[in-house]
Amino acid sequence: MEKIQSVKGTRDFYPEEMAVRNWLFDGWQAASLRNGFVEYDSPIFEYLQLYTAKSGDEIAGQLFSLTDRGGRELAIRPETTPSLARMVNQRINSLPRPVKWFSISRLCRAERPQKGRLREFFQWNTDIISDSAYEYADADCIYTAVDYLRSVGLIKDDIIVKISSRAMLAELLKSQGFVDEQLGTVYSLLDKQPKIPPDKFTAMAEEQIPDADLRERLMRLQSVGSIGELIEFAPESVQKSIYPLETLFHILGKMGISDYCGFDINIVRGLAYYTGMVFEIFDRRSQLRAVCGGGRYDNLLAGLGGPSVPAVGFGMGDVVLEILLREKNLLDSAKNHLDFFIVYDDYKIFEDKGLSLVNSLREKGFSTAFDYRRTSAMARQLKMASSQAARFAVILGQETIDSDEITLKNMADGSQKRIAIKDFLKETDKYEFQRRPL
RNA sequence: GUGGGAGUAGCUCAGCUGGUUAGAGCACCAGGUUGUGGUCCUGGGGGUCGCGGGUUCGAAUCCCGUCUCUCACCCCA
Repeated sequence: MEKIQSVKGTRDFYPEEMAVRNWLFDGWQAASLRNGFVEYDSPIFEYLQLYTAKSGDEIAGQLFSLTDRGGRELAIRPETTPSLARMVNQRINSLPRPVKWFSISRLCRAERPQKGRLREFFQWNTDIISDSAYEYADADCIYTAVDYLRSVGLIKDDIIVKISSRAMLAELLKSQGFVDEQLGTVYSLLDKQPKIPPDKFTAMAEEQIPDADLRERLMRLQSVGSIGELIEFAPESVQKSIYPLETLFHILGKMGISDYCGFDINIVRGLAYYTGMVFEIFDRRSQLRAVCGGGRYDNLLAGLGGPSVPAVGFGMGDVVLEILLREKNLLDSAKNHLDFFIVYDDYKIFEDKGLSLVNSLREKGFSTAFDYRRTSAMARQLKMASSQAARFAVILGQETIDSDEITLKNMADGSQKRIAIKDFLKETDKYEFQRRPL
């Protein structure tokens, strides 16, 4: 029998990797909740049409689809937003606004895997559906993403939120003489520019925009590096569409995260459904893909047969994020730990006093383990405690057990003390690493 | 879909101008240690050298095919 390996672009989560994944998810969930989002989930497969309706038939080649026994064309979800739109549409008249929902979902895309990009991955999605396109919602959305990244130790020197606006960009380009049919071409040029060398970009621009004068205007646009410069640069007709962006930056400043944010005209994002503000978050130094991307899509619900309702949201994948956090050595706390390891030199004493202690600690929610072999040397047992990353060893020895005392050893610094079992159990109520209260 | 790189122990890799029984470090198991872990020392288990074919007295090593992984391009929700 041939050995069967895991499928291309998928990952096995051994306990070590699972600890990292759970730690990421915990952080995502905590950030969502403290920013006022509530959690939802959708099925792992949907009708294929849910994805082709908005993105066209080409999308079908990039996702895993199947036909069920009833002849239904289905697809494993490659993203969450269409499902969200479907769910919200179904209850649009009974949901209190704003709808602030988040989800952590497992997604699959039939792509060629490469660095930061797999065929199965997880994505944290948050979406806000409000009554009108308030800049407060845009800001709250960006703030939530930054809030999470900040909470895991990424500082303003590590990451940058690059912000722009589709609506503003369209107005700006038109004011420079571009016509509607050219916008798509220019979007893709702007998107590519930071990723390719200047001479290659020039060649590409010459090919796609034959008019030298237009090309010159596009080059000048790209020198606009801040919202202030943009206001100065843009003609009167565009000012009105800059105003929401200007307001957004003002709000982000008041929320205390302007150090993380900057205007960037090269941010357009690929997906067609964005209508207003768009943003992406990058590591300032590395060549990694965007850690997070999102924006405003005011007609997404309408595209699926619902009402026209303004919405803003973002997605953050686990793959690039993990690479980034690993580069910055910020995954130290994402490890499996044991709270207590009980060590004994005589199994009779362990059975007499130790097993009930195990029960007491576990009842309190502490992870607790011990050696099954009965006759192991204490050195061995402490070795086990170390390899299981126990915070404390509880030593039950003949020297102390007659007076109902144990020796509590802090495995991190080696310090230890004698303490009565009764007092030890009382003391554990104060331990802050107690993670699963009953 | 296009192009580059790589497949040898669980992991990272050495060995490759063909030549004893295929190696190291890490990890794992055990001993050194009958009240104290992480270090150190000793020993052990673990490999059809991705798979198939060819050349040869002899192939991990050379040739052909094939599969897989990986990186980049395309695309990127």
